[in-house]
Amino acid sequence: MRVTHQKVMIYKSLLGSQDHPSPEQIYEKLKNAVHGLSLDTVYRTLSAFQKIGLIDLVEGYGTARRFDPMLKKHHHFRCRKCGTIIDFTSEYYDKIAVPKDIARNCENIKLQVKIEGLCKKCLNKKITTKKHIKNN
Amino acid sequence: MRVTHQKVMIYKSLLGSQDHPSPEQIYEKLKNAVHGLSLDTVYRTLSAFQKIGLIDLVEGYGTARRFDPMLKKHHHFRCRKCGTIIDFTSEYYDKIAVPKDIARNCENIKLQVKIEGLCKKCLNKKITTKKHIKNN
DNA sequence: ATAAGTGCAAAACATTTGCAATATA
DNA sequence: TATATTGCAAATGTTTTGCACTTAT
Repeated sequence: MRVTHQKVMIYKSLLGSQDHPSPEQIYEKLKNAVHGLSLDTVYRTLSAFQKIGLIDLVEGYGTARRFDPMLKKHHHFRCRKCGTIIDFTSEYYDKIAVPKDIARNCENIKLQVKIEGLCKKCLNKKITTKKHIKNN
Repeated sequence: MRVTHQKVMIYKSLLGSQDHPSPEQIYEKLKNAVHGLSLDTVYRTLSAFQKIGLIDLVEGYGTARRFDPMLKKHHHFRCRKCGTIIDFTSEYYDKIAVPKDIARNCENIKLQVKIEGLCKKCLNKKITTKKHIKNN
């Protein structure tokens, strides 16, 4: 990956912000400082940073919203590759306490554990691919 | 809230699905069964269901994606009202184990605790509003 | 020099809104 | 009957893409 002026500025802006900015917010912050910066460069750069693990995507993994009719306390496993979200229950996780300083300020608090990794399917696909490469 | 044919069908569709569907997916599943159903009704209905707590929004809380430059293990508090996401660290949370049956199938697993509630600001606003109503 | 990266403009996709018609309570 | 809800169409917002140009390596 080449080190361009745009990439440096975008990364610096990210490091200096505590608010988990959106592409648009980063663009607005930088457009005066980086002459001729375009919004799609911000998109492409963030996407590239995420791919190499320099930043994390926090919200809106896919393009669309997704809904869950399961109201019982439960937790989520999310596949990093295919995006599948699997509900699971866990008595152990249900007992995890909310930190006092957060609980003090809030009402109607919900705590959920989110695990991210590769699901069985995608893991198998990956292994298959490796084998395939070996055989060539 | 009135019980309409569309709402009943959308709710049934949600209950019958394990895949945390998007508005579009629900619309595609139902459009043949529910004559003349429109996508914006699905949007409005899901939004209404969420407002009364009948379903949960799992992904894409805001409209845009949001990124996090913090790569150290940390956890998230998210305000249900203003959408602010606050990072926090916790040695206690960092020790939470991944269930064996999930760990067995996956590599490069990440576990994060997500707490949802009202932040200080929004909680104060809420109290102010109540006072205001009282005074009228 | 050669590709990767950029800016622009347009396309594609996701979500919201105004309004007249419809159906629930 | 009164009004919340709907369908339609148009507006708004978000993300992706093709292409010619630029720039880091």
